[in-house]
Amino acid sequence: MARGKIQLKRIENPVHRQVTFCKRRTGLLKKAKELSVLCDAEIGVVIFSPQGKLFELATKGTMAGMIDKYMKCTGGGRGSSSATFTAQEQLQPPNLGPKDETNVLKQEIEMLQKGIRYMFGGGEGVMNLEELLLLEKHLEYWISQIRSAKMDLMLQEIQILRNKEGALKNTNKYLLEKIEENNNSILDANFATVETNYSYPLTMPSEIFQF
Amino acid sequence: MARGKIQLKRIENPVHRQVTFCKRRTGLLKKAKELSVLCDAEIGVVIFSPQGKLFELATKGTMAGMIDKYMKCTGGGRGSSSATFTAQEQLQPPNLGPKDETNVLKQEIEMLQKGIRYMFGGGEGVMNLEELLLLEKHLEYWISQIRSAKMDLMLQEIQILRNKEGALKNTNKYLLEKIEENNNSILDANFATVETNYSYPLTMPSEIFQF
DNA sequence: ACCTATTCATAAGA
DNA sequence: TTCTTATGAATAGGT
Repeated sequence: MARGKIQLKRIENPVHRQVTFCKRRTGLLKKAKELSVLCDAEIGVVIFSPQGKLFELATKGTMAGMIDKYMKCTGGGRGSSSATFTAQEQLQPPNLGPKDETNVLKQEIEMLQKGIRYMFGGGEGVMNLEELLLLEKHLEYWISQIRSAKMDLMLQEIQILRNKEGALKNTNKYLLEKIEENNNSILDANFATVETNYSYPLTMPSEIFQF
Repeated sequence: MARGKIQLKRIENPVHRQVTFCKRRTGLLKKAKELSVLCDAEIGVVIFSPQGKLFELATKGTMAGMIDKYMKCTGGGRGSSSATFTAQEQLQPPNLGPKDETNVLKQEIEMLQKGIRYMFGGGEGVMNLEELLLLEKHLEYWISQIRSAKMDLMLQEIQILRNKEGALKNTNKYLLEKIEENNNSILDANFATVETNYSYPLTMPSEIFQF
């Protein structure tokens, strides 16, 4: 495109090709970013070099999020566990329930992203008092919900560990009996002794409580 | 890029924005195709318009294939594309460059979005104990930061109100004196009386403390 | 990596 | 929407 036109075909000279790849890759990603900013579009670009090296760009959120959204949009199955979330994102359905929900989610994400910028952006995205109060309220609600969910999981975990403990104790007991029997046999046969001071060595420590 | 430079910010005029979106979208996809052909690269582009309409390009094979390849490349082992964030999230890198910072932000958003799905999605995006603990930690940190910022703003607000109060009191005092003078004049002239029990009615209530 | 001549992309207007 | 065109951007080839 400068100092001479080029043909729209694979560049055979490997050095040329590599240089062009680097330049145009940069240009392409720049263009993508510009389009996203100028027109408020969400864009994902994935580039694999001939050697298989990956270059990527996601202008809003993450590539994973984009892929989810794409999946939902094309009706592609459950490629990702979070694919169901974006299922609501695209369609502007006639029934207003889901749409409102989507809007709520969008606002939520927007607020959180602003919050993130505020936290990490060194005072870039300044929030006012009202916004901070709202965010605080939301986060507190979240935390309460998360604590509740966490407690459920921990209680579940505890129950599992208790069950395991019971099973292991039984196994232990059984094994001790076996050893006792063995010792007796050996004792009968050879007049030798064996230590039997085990006291449940197979019980697992409950490391879950470190959290 | 023609007939005048443009700013790298969202185009506010909707018509302009739409036109530019159309043009630049075409241009971007063209560039992507060119890069793919010239340099033998595999490229995927996904564009969501602000209205949520999808435009896509996959230069070799299908977009689904690209996504699979992308997943493998990013080591997105488990079912969810966002499953990998926990591993990297824990590490608090001592000095994070701009690139790292971006990644941190992306991961943060990803986690929060997953959290939102968890909160509002009716148990769709299930989080495990590890993720919940991490999310809780983050949210607690956030809340502490937000409280701190909120306190700053409130103290600022209080100071402003105090200043106002001072000014109003002075005004009040001045007005009372004036009225007193007036009363005296009237008293002198007509032998009538006027109530003067005002006690600073102009002071503002500090409604800020309702928060 | 950096430099330009040149081609390409596109903003504004019709 | 599409076409035109002046102009800013991207970049091919070279250093």
